[in-house]
Amino acid sequence: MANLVTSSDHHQLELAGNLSSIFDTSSLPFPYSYFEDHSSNNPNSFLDLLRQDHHQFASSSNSSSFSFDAFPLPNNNNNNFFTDLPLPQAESSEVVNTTPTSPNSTSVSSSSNEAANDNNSGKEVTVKDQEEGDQQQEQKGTKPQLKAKKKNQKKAREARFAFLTKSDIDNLDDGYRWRKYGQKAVKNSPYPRSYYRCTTVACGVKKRVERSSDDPSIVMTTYEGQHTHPFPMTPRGHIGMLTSPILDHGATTASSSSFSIPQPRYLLTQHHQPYNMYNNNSLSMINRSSSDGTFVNPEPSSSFPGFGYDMSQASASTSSSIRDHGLLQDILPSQIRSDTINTQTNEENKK
DNA sequence: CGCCTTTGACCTGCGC
DNA sequence: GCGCAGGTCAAAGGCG
Repeated sequence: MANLVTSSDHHQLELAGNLSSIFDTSSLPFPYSYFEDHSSNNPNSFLDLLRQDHHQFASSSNSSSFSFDAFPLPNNNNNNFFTDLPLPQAESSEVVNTTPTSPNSTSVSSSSNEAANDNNSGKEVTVKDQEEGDQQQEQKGTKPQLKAKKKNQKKAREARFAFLTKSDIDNLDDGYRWRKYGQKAVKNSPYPRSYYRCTTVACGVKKRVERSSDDPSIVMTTYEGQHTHPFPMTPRGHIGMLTSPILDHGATTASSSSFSIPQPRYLLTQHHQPYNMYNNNSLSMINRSSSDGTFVNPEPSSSFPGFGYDMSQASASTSSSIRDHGLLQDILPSQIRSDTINTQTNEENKK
């Protein structure tokens, strides 16, 4: 589909609001927004974007590879990456990514004029969820084991990372290999939700993909868990990921044991910057470092969310004493994180 | 033949 | 307890 929906700020807000309901908000303590246009019909867009971002990364001096440092900063005032979101339930510490987007070359069709809001074309809305994150003991279960695990899931759910993407393609290529293991009709939505699992043995990462009932051109993808293996295990069909300059860069600037993390490419691309859906600045996460328009990660050791393999941990210089907070650790500064954790702990104590 | 998708059945949690 | 909805399993079939 070549047509992009022009979204006003107001529209964005609505979208975000819907997101909360769409994404089982009870399990999404950290929804933040992000919006990206993949209307190019190119299933490889992520990878393309990744390549495009290469220079961005290359210019990053941070040795911990993918971090927010790589984030481009649009020239407008909405430079908060995370802001508070009205939460449906106190249980979660939801945060909204509200960094504005910039015009995207891949979303040409988005009639950049519509992007009258300049930076609003090609938006992506992401929702971040982080909970306890008992990542590792996933999978490998007999049925009884699975059931037992499910019981625990309620209390210690996998870290989740969700986002909205404008695309015709449901299963966006993020570099990992996924096996579809289920599909379900979603209530109040004409579009089914698909369930995928990472095909790598012992990697229990899952992702759910569904289309927004409000805007069919929007694909909502929710990742759950962290990859326990380097990325990508097996390039699928295209682009030799392991030899990509990006990875080379990551490996050389960080450490030889490092590898690049895929998904966040959405977030990293200068063409798909997060859109500031809320102007609530109470939880600003990323500060503009200077007029050069780059973000500075408040926590330099942070790596990109989610996608398993925490680069900072992989680094020999990283203290092993740092508590692993999963995705949360990757995204939130320690301050906010501790707040969140306290909140979670309190919640748990109540139970 | 291996990998993947499809799809109906089953399980579980939750609200009433 | 019942019904609903979400999530998962696993057999069957397709495809390269």
